[in-house]
Amino acid sequence: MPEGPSIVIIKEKMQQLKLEGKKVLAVAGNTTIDKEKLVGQKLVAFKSWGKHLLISFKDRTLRIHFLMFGTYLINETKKTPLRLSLHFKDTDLNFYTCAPALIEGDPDEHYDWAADILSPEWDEKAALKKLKALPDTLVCDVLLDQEIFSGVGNIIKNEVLYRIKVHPACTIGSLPPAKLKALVKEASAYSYDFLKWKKAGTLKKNWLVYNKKMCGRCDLPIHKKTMGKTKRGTFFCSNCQKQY
DNA sequence: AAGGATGTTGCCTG
DNA sequence: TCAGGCAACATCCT
Repeated sequence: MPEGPSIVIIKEKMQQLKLEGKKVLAVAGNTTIDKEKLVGQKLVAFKSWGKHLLISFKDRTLRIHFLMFGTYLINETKKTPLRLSLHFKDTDLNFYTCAPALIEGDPDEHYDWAADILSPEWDEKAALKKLKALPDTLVCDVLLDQEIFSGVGNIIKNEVLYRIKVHPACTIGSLPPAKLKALVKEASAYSYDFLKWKKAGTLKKNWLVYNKKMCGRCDLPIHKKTMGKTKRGTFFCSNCQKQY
């Protein structure tokens, strides 16, 4: 489920249900949030911010984070324990193994839309500015920082670094300005490709480095290492990706 | 077929 | 006191 583009796909699917203006008639599930607060509320809109699916109501917003294994079903159920369901007149939204949260008030006060790599408000300059404040941070860690690159996950991280030919262990401060710019640009550009390929069912086919054994550019082996503070699996070609 | 993974939180330990 | 380690969540892929 997890990276930003997958959440956009869920959002778009739910937007097609025409639930805007409809009231929540009942809720269920083992979530610890005060779900009763949603009963009687009129749905205003489905939104997303990075890996967060947002279902907004007049006075509050329901945030769903799918983590690694979260799933959802529309008008269907399955055996695993129901985390949260929203029952509308003709529609049930059922969420499993996810982390729901209630955000009181206006979501604009909680979310920096300029940080979302798939938002029309994504702001490259703002991202650059945030990056420059972290000269000692590894580029493989910074890409996973949701305050800077909201929606980027481990696949996007690896593919972006391969695309811009930067070794994952470089620090931000060591990168030439052109590479910093490319980093910011590709974080969003690759995410749109990810979205397009995921919709077409061709995502895996288009991976160049993630889970790959050989580099398609130079025919040398792709290395896999756990790297950075984030300790995530990192794939790279030590020949094609430069260490600055 | 066992083990790791597209993620994050929160508890435990030193 | 706080940072790091690590389990938990449940499913799918290799």
